[in-house]
Amino acid sequence: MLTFVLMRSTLGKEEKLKHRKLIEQLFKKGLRINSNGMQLIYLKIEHEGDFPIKVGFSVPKRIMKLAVDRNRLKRRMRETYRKNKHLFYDNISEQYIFMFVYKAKDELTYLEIEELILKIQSKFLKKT
RNA sequence: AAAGCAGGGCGCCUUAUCGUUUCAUUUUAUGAAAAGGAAAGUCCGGACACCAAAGAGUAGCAUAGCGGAUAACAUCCGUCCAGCGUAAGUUGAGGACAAGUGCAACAGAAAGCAAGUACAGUUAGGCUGUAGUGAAACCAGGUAAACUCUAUGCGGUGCAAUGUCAAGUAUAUUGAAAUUUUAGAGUUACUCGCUCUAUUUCAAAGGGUAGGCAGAUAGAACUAUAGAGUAAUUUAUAGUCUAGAUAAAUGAUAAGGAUUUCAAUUUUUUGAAAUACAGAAUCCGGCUUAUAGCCUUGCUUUUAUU
RNA sequence: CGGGGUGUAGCGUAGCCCGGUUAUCGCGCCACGUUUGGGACGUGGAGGCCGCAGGUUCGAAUCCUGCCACCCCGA
Repeated sequence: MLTFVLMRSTLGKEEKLKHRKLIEQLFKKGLRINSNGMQLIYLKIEHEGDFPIKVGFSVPKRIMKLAVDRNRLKRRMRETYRKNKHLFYDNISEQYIFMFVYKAKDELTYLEIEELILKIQSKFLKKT
């Protein structure tokens, strides 16, 4: 049953990174992978959850001033992750926490963001 | 028809697939609901909560024709006056300088303790009028978005308030000195009062979370009809349930349509581009600011026609 | 969510409380002098919508109101 849930492209509440403490730890100790326009911060840690990865998304206020633009970008990032998360899940065995940080200065389209995430995914696999 | 003035409304739509949050049923699927006119700025006014360290006075702040509406307001409505406009309209912190104090560049004899130019009228003294400078000139001068005075209102802090559950641990301990009934500390911008302690002062050492739930979504609510009132608004009846997230929920893809602009074609097609401002965070009433495009009501002026 | 502060020449500042002729000072810039040439020094000069828009006033950088940008503080 669990594998069935894992295979579906969902992104529920349990899969999101919510704990303030975990997030603080992530920013302090986490390792970083850069691609031009996006950064992935990740940390191997045992969190009490059913899913292998807890994930969060962030768009700094310095890049996008309006809340509408920030929300839109976060939604696009979440959507691309949702569709491609099986690529991560298929290749790891331990628990991780992720944070995707938006770094590009302009507003990217859905396809551009997807490209960036795929790039980061391949880099991530090489490192681990 | 053109130009203009004032007001109201809408804020791209439909379908399919994959997803997000809440609620309900039942059980892991199905159904229902899911951002705005400004959700924004946080500029006012409330609701609500806590604080006797919350009381009283002063200070401070705000408002300012008159009357009304309202839970309340700096909001709204009516009306008077003044400015602007041919007009429809629009703008106005619009009380008091006959309580006191201050200020007034340049120009001017003189800007407030006073002093006094030229000309004209009349018999002299004197009085009256005019001229010139300036924003303002013997007149109870001007100026209060100058101090101030008058009237009215305002206790403070804010949902990160507050309550509760779980975990953890402190209302303490040690040493030294001083005083016996007035002494110290704390509190608000200040004063009085108030609170704490029989002990007070000094020194040493030691301790901490920010998780869950409630608050938190049915309300000064919305819609319709009728009545009262010039109007803001209000009364009655009937109906409706209309976001509740917390690193923070509404998205992605595809197809079709709608509107506008531009180009081509020449009279209805084709192609391209655009569809604004912008995202709820305790909740309401306003104000201010941003806003593609469209719809609509009333009125004014000018010209033409009947 | 709440509170506070600052915007003046390319840069850093004074003036704002208490309104008044052409807005202050330093560094930098330009020209001339000095020097064989440069630096330093001396003399002269340019450069400002006083963050933006309204209002009060005869007159506003200054007073009042509304916006904009930046910075800081509080659980």
